[in-house]
Amino acid sequence: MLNADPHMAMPPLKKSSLGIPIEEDSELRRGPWTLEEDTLLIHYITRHGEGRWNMLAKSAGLKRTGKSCRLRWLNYLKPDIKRGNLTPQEQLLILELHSKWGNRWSKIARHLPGRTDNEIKNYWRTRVQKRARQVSVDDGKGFVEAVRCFWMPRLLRKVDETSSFKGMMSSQSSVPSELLSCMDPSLSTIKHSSEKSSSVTCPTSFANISEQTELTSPSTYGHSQMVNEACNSGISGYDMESISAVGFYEESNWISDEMTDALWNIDEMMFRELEEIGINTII
DNA sequence: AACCACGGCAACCGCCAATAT
DNA sequence: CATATTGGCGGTTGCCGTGGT
Repeated sequence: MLNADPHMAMPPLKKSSLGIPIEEDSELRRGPWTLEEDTLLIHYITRHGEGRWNMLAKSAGLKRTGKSCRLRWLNYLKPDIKRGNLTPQEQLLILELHSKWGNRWSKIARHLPGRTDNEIKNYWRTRVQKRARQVSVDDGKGFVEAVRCFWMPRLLRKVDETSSFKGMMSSQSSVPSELLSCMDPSLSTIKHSSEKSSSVTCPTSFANISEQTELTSPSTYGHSQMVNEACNSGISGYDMESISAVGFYEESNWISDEMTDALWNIDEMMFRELEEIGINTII
């Protein structure tokens, strides 16, 4: 445990090569930021801009390291930071991009406007990776395939189902067709399609799961293909900004807070379903 | 009501590359 | 060219809220 009391957090005194405590470092604060510190940082950056973080920290009168200031600004205070749960679309994008790039969080974050690498990393570790450990998929590659062939089609279908449900309950329409077509050109026909894409290469076990649960993979294929194309072309055609999904939520309000919460727990639902159909889990 | 276990997430750490001196 | 500084990244830690007993 680093700090018994984070509000009085002080680092252990650094020592010179002779073992003499360096006095000035003892003034550096650590731990949670206070409102006052946040205000100082925001005001300073508003007036003078970002960069030269060590100098910035001193000039702003903050008893923090430059690194700490930078982190606080980029991960929390910056005006365009989005708070709250990741949307299903964002979750899908993370799954896809991670399957391509691995733990390149900052690279992934660049394609989710308003989301930080830290947030995405936390999502992956607390939500996705936890499931990878629980579902008996030993190697990472197997898990990626599980995500691609089982998890993502479910996520896509749940997006559609849940929005249809909301439509029934509130007389609003289902997921807007424009959004669906942006997200996945084949999703709008998923309920009627029994055709399986030959382009998806799933391990037999997960292909079987899809069959058992009457899932088809065209939607996944369409999504994956889209991401592939986007990646190959510098992804400009497929980030959340370009498909305007985020803005669409805010403007059309087709997805409520409660619904977002429900969707946020989709991985929980899918995990239970995995158990129900006999996939080994460790709990 | 009290205690405990767990999950989420903000913040820190160490390393490395780029840039400045 | 060598060294120092800065910025960026991924991994890890530990506080705190919440739900279960």
